[in-house]
Amino acid sequence: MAGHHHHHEPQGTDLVAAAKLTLEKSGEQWTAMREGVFRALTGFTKPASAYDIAEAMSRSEDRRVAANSVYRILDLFVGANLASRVESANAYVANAHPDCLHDCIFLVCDACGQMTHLDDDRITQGVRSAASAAGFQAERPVIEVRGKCSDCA
Amino acid sequence: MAGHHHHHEPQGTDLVAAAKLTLEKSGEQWTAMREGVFRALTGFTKPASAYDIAEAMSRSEDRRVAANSVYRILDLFVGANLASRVESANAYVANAHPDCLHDCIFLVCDACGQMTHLDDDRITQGVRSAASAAGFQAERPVIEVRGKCSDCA
DNA sequence: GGCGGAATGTGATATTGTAACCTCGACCGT
DNA sequence: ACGGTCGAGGTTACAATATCACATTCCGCC
Repeated sequence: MAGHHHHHEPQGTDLVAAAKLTLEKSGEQWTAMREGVFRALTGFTKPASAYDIAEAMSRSEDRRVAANSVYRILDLFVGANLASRVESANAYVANAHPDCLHDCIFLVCDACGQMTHLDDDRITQGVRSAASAAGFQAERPVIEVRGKCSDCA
Repeated sequence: MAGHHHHHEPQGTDLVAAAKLTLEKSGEQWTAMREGVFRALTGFTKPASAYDIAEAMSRSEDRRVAANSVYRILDLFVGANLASRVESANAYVANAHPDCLHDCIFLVCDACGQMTHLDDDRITQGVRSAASAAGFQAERPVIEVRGKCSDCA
């Protein structure tokens, strides 16, 4: 099928290892704090805000973790493709395949907050090339759909 | 050309009149306050936050206008297709063709904040149908591209 | 040891967004 | 005219999200 490709998506520990590798390949350090943020992020079943993550870490590490520090690390993750920001939810999700760079389409349920993602390069390339045809240099496409998931429809 | 169509885009007073008509057709009132918000919104050359609008109105009407009230009206506008929210900028823009319902693609420049929009129904329909094929009931697609406009590239 | 840079901690503050409750005026029925 | 109701907007308070400036810690390196 045009525009599709397949990943075997690392889970749990594998995913952490993959993230570590990816981040180090980009010349950054994989610290305990960064791993903590990444684990916290993957621990959520829906997009998590920086404050959600700070709270989760504060609980699990039994010390105060400031949202502030979480933001720094999330920005780093987004830059390194380890995570994505879901603009319409002011929240973040871990990227399931950090080593594979492509745009995602996020489907966010207004009822339950659950999110799924689609990989459809035919569409995302269409967006990029439409932008480019308009003389715009696309850097970060934001393609999200708000609506109702199959469970909540 | 597939997926394209043309508008004559109302400007200035025409646009206000068109907005008034559209809102009234949807069963809502066109009040002085609402007109004020709409005019303020169209007065910006880039997406404006609710606070920007509140400030602009406070100045132009020489009285305090609370962001609060602006939000209420912006929500109404978005629901009535008079305006759109630009999620990646936490801001709003007036819709140039309130009477014509379709999804827009926003191109937002990270450097200067200027925004342009594309109408490409081929792409937006693609997004909707991809969501639908995934069992998701699309209600509000958010299709934006962050990057550099031709002036700033 | 001491220097320098990266990472994180800390507190303050800015910005964005909501909730609760009140007032006012338009409209309606009596 | 009187009272009732309702929508719009005002007002205050507050919650959630995001950024800034500066202090501290840790580590590699000279």
